[in-house]
Amino acid sequence: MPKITDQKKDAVRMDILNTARNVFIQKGYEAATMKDIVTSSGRSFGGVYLYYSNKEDVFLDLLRRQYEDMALDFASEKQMSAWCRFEQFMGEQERRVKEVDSGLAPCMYEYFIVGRREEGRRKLIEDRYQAVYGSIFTFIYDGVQRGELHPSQPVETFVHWLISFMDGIFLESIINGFERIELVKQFDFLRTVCRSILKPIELEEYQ
Amino acid sequence: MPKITDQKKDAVRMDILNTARNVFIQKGYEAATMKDIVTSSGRSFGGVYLYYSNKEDVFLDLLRRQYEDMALDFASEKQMSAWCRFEQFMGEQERRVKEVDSGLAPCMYEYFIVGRREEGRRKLIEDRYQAVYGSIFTFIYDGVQRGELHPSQPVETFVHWLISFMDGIFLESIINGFERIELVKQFDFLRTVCRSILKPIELEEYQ
DNA sequence: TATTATAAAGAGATCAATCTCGTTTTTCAA
DNA sequence: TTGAAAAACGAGATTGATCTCTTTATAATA
Repeated sequence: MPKITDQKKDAVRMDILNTARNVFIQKGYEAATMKDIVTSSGRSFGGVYLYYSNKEDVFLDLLRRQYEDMALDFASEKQMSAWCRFEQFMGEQERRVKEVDSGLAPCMYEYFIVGRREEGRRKLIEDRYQAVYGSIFTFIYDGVQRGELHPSQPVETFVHWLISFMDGIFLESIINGFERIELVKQFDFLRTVCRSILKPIELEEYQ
Repeated sequence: MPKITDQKKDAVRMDILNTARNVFIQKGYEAATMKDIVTSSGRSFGGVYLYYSNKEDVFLDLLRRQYEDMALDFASEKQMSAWCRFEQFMGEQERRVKEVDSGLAPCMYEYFIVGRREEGRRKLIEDRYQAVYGSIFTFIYDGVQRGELHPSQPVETFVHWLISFMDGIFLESIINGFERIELVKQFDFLRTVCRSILKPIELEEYQ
């Protein structure tokens, strides 16, 4: 004779997560406390601890569910040209950076940097890097295979380099704000540089 | 009848700072405690609190004193060509990234990201950005003025962009380790890209 | 409607870190 | 040598966050 349906349980979980998300965004990962999460969710310690056993547990469930923050959905738009996809990707990143304060990315950086020595987090960091690297690499490599891109440098290195730049620009936007660092100009500049490296076919005549 | 000379006081300060530095490097800023600092310095709480009133106070004194970590000494070598100086700068950065684990940089990132909302830290972050931006800009701009560089893009944007990249590569090295991200190749790649943007005079003939 | 298993509540025990303050030690000048 | 002022000590008071555990409420079934 159990008393609550799995659906209901999931609804409670989602409700806790939704308010926890706001807590993390507003206070940051380190500054947020379980008490904040308990209070803002309108529940009790008992109620929340029934679902999550600590702050990290809540945060990891959040991350798992909205992995899209910083992860990349390359599934769609397979039919467009490699360079178009690349431009779309850059636009997407630019948009994400601008809205960085209203997402979990700043908390992720906190979580990864502060916990850089902890085994579990190292694993997560590594997995995330491989996933991001893999999806960007595949998508550019496809463009090369199809003869749409003629990169002047090894794609492997280019991808590592692009990730470094993206991480840097996220970090700078978080701590300095995107106006001070001239985000828009940096992105335009980066697009130009990338084009001159990847050499998309429709532009070769202009070289 | 005071009892201790200012020199002695400074020596004690330095002694505390030296051991505190190791504590921060080994444990990270957030994980380090005053107890760690007290213990590792072979002193008592009373003894340490006579000089510093909390962990942040110790850390800020450390930062102030070894600002060179991440700051840039452009004072020397004014006579060399702009491109040589740039290459030297890049080499210096590459070296710093490789040794990032044995310096305070990881703690700085912790301190800045976790405290991104605190007024005092915001100010520090801003000052640091302006200082770094200013010194890189000046040094490249000088090269342009002297006719040694012919940048194909606005220098302002280039500098913002370079800082983003450097911060990104520091961050990636801290959380992923520099082997995984192919640091050396990234730097070689970056040098090539920068050369094609800054167009140093001795290379124009090869274009 | 009564039963009962489970969910939720929330007071308080526990833990860990900070920092103070009364005591002891040191150092220098007389 | 001694005495007084400052330096250093370190036990313990304070704070704040975590998480448990007992109690209370709820909801499905019989």
